[in-house]
Amino acid sequence: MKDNAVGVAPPARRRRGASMADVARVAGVSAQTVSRVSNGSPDVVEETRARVLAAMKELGYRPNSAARALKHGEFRTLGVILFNLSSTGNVRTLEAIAESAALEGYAITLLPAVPTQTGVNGAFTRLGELAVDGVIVIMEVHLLDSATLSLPPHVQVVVVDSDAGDRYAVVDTDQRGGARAAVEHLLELGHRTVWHLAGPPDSFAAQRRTDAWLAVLREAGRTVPPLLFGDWSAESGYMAGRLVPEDCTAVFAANDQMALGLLRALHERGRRVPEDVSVVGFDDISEAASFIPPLTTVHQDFGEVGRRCVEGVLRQIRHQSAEHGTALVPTTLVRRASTAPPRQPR
Amino acid sequence: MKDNAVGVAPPARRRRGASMADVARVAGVSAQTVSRVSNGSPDVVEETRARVLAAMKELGYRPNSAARALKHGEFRTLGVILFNLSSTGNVRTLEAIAESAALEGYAITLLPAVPTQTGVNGAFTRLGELAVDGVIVIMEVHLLDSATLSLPPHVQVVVVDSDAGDRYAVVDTDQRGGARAAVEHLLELGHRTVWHLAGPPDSFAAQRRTDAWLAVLREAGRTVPPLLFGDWSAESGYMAGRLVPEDCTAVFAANDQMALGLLRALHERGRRVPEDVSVVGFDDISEAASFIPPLTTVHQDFGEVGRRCVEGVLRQIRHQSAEHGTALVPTTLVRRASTAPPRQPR
DNA sequence: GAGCTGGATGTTTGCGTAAACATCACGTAG
DNA sequence: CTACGTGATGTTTACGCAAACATCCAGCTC
Repeated sequence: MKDNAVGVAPPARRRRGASMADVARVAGVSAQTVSRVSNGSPDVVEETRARVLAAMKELGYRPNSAARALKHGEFRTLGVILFNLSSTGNVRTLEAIAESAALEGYAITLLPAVPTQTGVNGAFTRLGELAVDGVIVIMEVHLLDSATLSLPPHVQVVVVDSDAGDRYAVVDTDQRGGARAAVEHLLELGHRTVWHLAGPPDSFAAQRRTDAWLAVLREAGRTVPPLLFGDWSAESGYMAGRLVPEDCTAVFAANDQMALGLLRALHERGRRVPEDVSVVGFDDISEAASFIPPLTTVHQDFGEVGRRCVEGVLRQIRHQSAEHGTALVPTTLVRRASTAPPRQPR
Repeated sequence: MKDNAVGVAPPARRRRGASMADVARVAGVSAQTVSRVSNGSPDVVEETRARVLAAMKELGYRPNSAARALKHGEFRTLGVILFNLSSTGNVRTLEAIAESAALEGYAITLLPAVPTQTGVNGAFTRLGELAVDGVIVIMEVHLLDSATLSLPPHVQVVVVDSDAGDRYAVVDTDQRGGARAAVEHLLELGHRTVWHLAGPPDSFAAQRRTDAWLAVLREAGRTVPPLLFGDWSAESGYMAGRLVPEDCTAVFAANDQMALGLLRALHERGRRVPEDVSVVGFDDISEAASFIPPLTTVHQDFGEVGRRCVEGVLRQIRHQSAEHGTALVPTTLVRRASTAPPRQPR
């Protein structure tokens, strides 16, 4: 891309492409007829249609969606606000959102925000000027609340990963159910108690997982070991793994990345998984089956989350009315080789 | 999201939001003055401005970007066509693209395509109707070529992961350089030769990495072991890892996921890394440092790739001229614990 | 006080499209 | 032979915004 090449490059053509009027002129018909052909109206005689299509091709006509949007009053576009694409969950969800949206004829506009006050404000400011009919927010809603700019009116919203079901339509993975399944699985194997490597305290998902872990231990009347915290990263899981005491036989990590780090720390310390320590993760990232050993983990159906988000916003857009309530997407426990009964269930 | 709730939800208001005319009426000024306030023109007296702003707030006015785009003839939006978000590279690149674009005041529209003839065609059809000023294509260009619909005129393009530098502006990681560094590193450690776990043959990036591996071996006059193929997934790396013969002391995997699977296969076979076998990956995904053992790998600067893409399309948009040529983003070898000299360098 | 200057505001216009309505040619029934 | 219906096409209009141009008025100068 060294400077602009001279070769084939067309010499600064007319800034705007051909319009209906241009096509109409070439085809010798009215602009309206071009519009009809463009929209597949049946009321055009075959010969005329052919002439118009030829003219379109000749001029490289491309319908101007701005004009169309202006006329229709809708953009057929959804905005997605998120902090980053570094978590598998966000990415998988986004992927599913894009897919379902495409199926419905909607495009997706990305609105990356940095997780600071100004960052979120910035995203909302841009959003205000954006051509979207609805918004899907993939982040904890308290950040949304603390934004000084509120969501623009006439824009419908669905939120992922939040407890704001009383104010917004929320779609979320069944965090509690997944975490319960993980901890109960470990208890059923015979472990006296289960340690927990939690995610960052400001994450709603992390909180829910921790809550459920605590609830299961209490219900079973087990001692509750101290909490370990990570920041979702494998590195933080590794650090935590070095703190786990020798008498710990089971750990529930709040996500698979941290579980990976944990596995490495245990490996380095000579503690075998699952013989000495059982480990359960959360997410079921695609690599989890190739960890050493293959990780038992809670599978999240991100595809379903994405689909429900799109479904939700579109319904709101069509009805022109906000909804609320939380839709939970169920999880399943995937049993692999990182869990086993404790060696001496003393 | 159980049915539409009745509570706070506003009762099906007017479909479209307030327009400039509405604001103008409420504020008792002309529409043009509203426009001036909206665009921060200095030629508005303080008192008038305040009145207009108040009216805007009262009506929840939001500028209609379709109208603005129609007037300006540009959308300030870039389209990104990609197959999936399952590869780290694509995701990281997309993230960087979104960020740089936002910095320049451009929004990003996602165009997921499925990697089939019809899928690609579908994406291009949608693209044709899309409100974008330029497009970044993240996929091998031969798929782009085989699409029966070509790219719409007046839309500028930058391509990632391709050798079509003679026809498009291409931005890519220095695949050859990275692969060379990996293989040379292994030879320098004293390995007699290096096996290669390649990516799918239809991937341009995979081809380049394989080419470089082959070139280095030939230049050094080493025997060239048979190629192993994977599909980028950890699982495929695991399968390949079971085929590696006992006398193999070094493997260069075409990406980190496959390296992960390879590590597991070697572990299960009782072959220690790096004592018995050295492994090098490619990508430097964030988890690579937490593999068992931490993976030596080729670091790709996806952020830079994304930034250059945006820079490239914007330059083309501004000059209204297509460019070509390939911009290579350098790589660095990250040495971790998965490589060491062979035990008996016989 | 006539003429001028310049800042603040208003009016006109057109971007490309498509709905609503108008027209036109042709065939057919009365 | 005329009136009317029908299907194909054309004309008008408005969507919301902002550039270009027009106007108006206060404060000057001479």
